[in-house]
Amino acid sequence: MRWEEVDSQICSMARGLAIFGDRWTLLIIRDCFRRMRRFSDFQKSLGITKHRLSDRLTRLVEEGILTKVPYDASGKRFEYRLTEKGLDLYPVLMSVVQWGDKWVDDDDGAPVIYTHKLCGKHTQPCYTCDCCGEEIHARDLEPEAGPGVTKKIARGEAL
Amino acid sequence: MRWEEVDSQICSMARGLAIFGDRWTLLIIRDCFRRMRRFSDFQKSLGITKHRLSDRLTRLVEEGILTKVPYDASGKRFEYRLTEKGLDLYPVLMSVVQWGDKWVDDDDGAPVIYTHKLCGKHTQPCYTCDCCGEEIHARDLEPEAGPGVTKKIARGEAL
DNA sequence: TAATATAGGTTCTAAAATGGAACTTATCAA
DNA sequence: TTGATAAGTTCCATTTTAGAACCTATATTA
Repeated sequence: MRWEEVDSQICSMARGLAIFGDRWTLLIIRDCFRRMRRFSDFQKSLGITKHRLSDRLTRLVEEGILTKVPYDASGKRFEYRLTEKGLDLYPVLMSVVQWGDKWVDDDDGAPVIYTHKLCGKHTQPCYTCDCCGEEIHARDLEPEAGPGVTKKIARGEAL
Repeated sequence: MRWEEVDSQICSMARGLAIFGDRWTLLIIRDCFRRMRRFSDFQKSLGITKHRLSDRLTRLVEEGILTKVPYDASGKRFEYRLTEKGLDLYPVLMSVVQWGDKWVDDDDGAPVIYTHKLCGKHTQPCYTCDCCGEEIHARDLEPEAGPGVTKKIARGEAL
C-alpha cells in the first residue's frame, strides 16, 4: 500500500497520521504552539529546506490546521496561525513531550516544565477517564465497534 | 538539516518524533496495541512492504519499544511485543485517535468506542492537570525552562 | 536614487527512502 | 513429498528529500 492510501482505513489514527504523521509536520505545529508564525522563522527553527517547508505549510492550510493571514499592507506576505482544528492537536503534542521527557531524557531532566495557568501549580498533565477521573494507562480501555463501523455494516458496506 | 539530526534538539518532542515520527511506525505500534505480534500479521494489516516492515521492526527493537520473543521450538521465529517503554505510548495513540474522531470523521461517528475497565463506563479520555484535575486545553499551560535546559546552561553548554 | 537586505517563495539536481516484485530458507500440514 | 506458510532479504524503478541556486517584491540604507 502506498502511504497516500492509509487514510482509506476506517481508523481515526490512520486518518490523523495521513495528515500529520510524516517527517517535520508535527514539528512545524510545535513551533506554531510556540507562537511562531512566519516562513523564515520556521525555517530557522527547524533547519528544514524551504521547499519542504513550503510544501508542508500548503498542506496544513489545505487541511484546515493552519490559516494564512496577510500581515502587511501589500497583502502578499502571510502568517500561518493555528485554527481550532490545529489547536486541538495540543494533547497529541503534549503526550509526545511527556513520553520524551520520560524515555529519551539525557539524565538532565525535562527541557521544559509547565505551570497550569488555572491553578497556578507545576503540572504533569495526565490522561484520565472523563467519567471517574482515574488516570488511564495502556490496556485500561476495552474497545468495541462504534457507529463509524456499525453504520457502515448496516448499510451493507462490507468490512 | 537532515531528519536524522532532529534528535539533537533539546526538545522531548523532537527526540520522540525522531524515533516514531515517520511513516508507518506509529501504525505498527497501533497494531501491537491491538495484540498483533507477528510479521505477517503486521504486513497484512498495513499493506506495507516486507522490506519497510523489517526495517521498522528492527529499529523499534533497537529503541527498546518492542522486544523480539521466539515463539516456536526452533527459536528462529519471533513475535514482537510492546515493552514498558512501548506501552507508555498509549496516550500518544489515544490522543491521535481522539483528534481523528473529532476532525476526520466521515459523518458516521467514531469507528471505535471505549469502555473504561475500571469504572465500566464509556469514556472519552481527556488530558487533565494532575494538581487540580481540570481538563487541559491548548494554551492552558505556561512553559518555562526545566532542568534539562538550566543544568546545561549552568555547565556552560551554550544554547 | 541606487544598492542592498529581507521575506517568501520556486526550480534544479543528487542522494536517500520507498514500493513492488522476486527470491531464500526453514518449518508445518496433507 | 509436495505444497503452503512464516519470516525475512535482495534487487530495481519510482518517489521523496536535502541542498543549493535562483526569483520577485517590498523595506532599508548609503
